[in-house]
Amino acid sequence: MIRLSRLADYGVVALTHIALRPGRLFTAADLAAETGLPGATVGKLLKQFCQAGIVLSHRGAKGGYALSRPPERISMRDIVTAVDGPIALTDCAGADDSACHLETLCPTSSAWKKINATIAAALGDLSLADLARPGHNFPPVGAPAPRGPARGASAAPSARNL
Amino acid sequence: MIRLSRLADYGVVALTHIALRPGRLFTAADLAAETGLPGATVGKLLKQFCQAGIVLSHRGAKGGYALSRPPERISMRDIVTAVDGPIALTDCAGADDSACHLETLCPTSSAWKKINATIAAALGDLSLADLARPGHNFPPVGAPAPRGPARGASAAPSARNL
DNA sequence: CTAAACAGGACTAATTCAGTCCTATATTAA
DNA sequence: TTAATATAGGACTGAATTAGTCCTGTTTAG
Repeated sequence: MIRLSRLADYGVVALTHIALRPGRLFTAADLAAETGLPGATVGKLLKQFCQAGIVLSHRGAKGGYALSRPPERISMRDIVTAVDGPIALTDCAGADDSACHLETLCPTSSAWKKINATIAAALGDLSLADLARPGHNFPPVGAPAPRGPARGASAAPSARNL
Repeated sequence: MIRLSRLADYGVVALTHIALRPGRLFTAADLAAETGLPGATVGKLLKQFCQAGIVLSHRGAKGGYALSRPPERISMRDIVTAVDGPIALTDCAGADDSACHLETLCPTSSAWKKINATIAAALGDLSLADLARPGHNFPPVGAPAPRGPARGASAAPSARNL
C-alpha cells in the first residue's frame, strides 16, 4: 500500500506535541519521554527538522528545540518532506535524469506528475495547527478513532502503513 | 518518502500495455516479455488483478487475461488498491479497531483521514485510458521525461519511490 | 572548567518487499 | 480420453530498505 514512513508519522506526533505547548523549549529526551517515542529516534528527527528549518535548536546546557514559526505556517508537506524527502510516488515522475528501460517513451510519467502534485497539495493545505485542533476543522466522521500501531500484536510502536 | 510499491508501478505498466491493445488475450508470459517486467511477478500481479475484478482470466490452453471493462472505467485507485491494499497513509486512520498507545486520544487521526481521502480521490479520478493517452489529458510539462528506475546505477528494474 | 545538550556521522538489526518455485485445477485440441 | 497449455494459489527465499543505536565532536550555561 502507499505508505508514509514511520519516521514521518513520529515526526507529526512530536511536532504536534510541541505545538500544543507554545513557548516551551524541549530537549530531545524530554520530548521522547512525553510522547512515548524512542529517544534516539526523536533526536534524529529533530535534527532533520532543524535542517529543514521547521524547528530552531539551542545548543548547550538549557538548550533544546522550539518551532521556528507558528504552527499555522508549518504544513504536513513540510514535515513529510523533511523526513522522507521529496514527495514523488515513482522515481520516473519525481527524478530528473532517470532513463527508463521499460518503454522507450513512458506514457504514464505525466500522469504520475499530476498525482504527485495532487498529493503534495493535499499535504501542503494541512497545517500543524490544524492537527493540533482537529475538532475545529475536521469533525469526527465516526467514532473518535484512537491512534496507534495496529499491525501485529506488538505493544511497542510499530509499523504504520499508508 | 511516500512511496508506491514497485509492484503497483509494474501493475500500471502491465495494464497500460493491455489497454493499448484491445481485444487481445495476453498470457502472463507474453505480457512479461513485451513489457520487460519479470515473468513470475507479472503472473502474480495478474492474479491479483483478476481477484480484484480488473481483468478476466481464461484458463487452459489458449487462455490468458483481458481487461474486464473499458480502460475508461479502471482507475488508478482500482489498480493501486488491488496490489497494495486499501489506501491509508497511517494505520490508525485507515484501520478500524486499532488502539493507540502514544496518546490517549489522538488529535491527528481525523486529519489523516482527510488526507487519505484526498489521495484516494486523486487516484480515483485518473483512469487507465488517461494513462494510455497522456498527450490528450496531461500535456508534457517540461521535457518528456523518460520513465524508469533512477535509484543507483542498476540496469535492471529497480526500486521506485513515492 | 564542567556539565548539559545539540550536530553529525557510522553502524547494526529488524522488517518488509520483490521475486521464484511448486502443486493443483481448468480448458482446448488432437 | 489424453496431452499440452495456462491460470490459481500458496510457500519460500533473498535482497533491499528502514528503523534504531551508538559514538565523537561542538556549543553554551553556570
